[in-house]
Amino acid sequence: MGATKTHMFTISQNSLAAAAKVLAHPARIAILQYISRQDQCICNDLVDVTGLAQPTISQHLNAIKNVGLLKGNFEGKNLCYCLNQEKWEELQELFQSFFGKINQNCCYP
Amino acid sequence: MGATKTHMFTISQNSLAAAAKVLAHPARIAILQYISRQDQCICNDLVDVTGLAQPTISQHLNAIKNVGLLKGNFEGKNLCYCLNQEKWEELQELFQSFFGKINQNCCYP
DNA sequence: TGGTTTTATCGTAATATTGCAATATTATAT
DNA sequence: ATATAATATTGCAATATTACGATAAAACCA
Repeated sequence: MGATKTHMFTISQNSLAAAAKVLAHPARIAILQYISRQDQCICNDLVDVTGLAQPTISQHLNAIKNVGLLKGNFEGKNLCYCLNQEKWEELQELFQSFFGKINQNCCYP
Repeated sequence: MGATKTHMFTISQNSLAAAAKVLAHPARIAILQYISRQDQCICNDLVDVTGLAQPTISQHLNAIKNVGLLKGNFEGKNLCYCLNQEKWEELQELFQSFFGKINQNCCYP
């Protein structure tokens, strides 16, 4: 009990849900927006930008990284990373394909 | 501690996150897809379709309903509802505007 | 080397989500 | 009215998420 029953759904349904999960927190939205504006990003800035503690930011960044949405060098003192264009486009296509199919079928009676 | 600090983010960031949360579970994806295919929907079918228990479905439906994405009559024995077109389009626009702005700014160095 | 800065990890508390059995409610049919 | 069918609500257990203090690790600089 309690855990999501992923095995009861299709891969595509689970993929979209996983992608949506990344966007399902305002901090991660803010982080993605910030990264896109910066060309690169330093985690410490994000603490100021979001008002969350550094370990919390690190955790959110990790969630974004784990789905492959970040690319760059993660070692060293100052990180330097940006959006992984390929993955980012994949994510958009997931949503767009979902929206498209729903729109196509929907009747709105 | 523990709860999302929504007050630290913009309304627009919170809105998108809330919308994404609805899509952040495969059962709700499956439910939305099913509803769009059916023109109407009876909750009992969803138990078969998803393999989840009836109270669980009811809960997921409620989550979708709570953001205004469903429209129809919710009283009576057999429900009859469908997607709320207006809200559904709003949700898509939220995502598209987010994607659009990110794409516009992003450098992908 | 020692100190500083930046990010990661660990541990833990608070809260949220998911799922379901039991039960209640609502509408319909007989 | 009573039985039946469909959905909602309640209560609770299991799990996941969010957040942060403390601390570690890595890179840099004097």
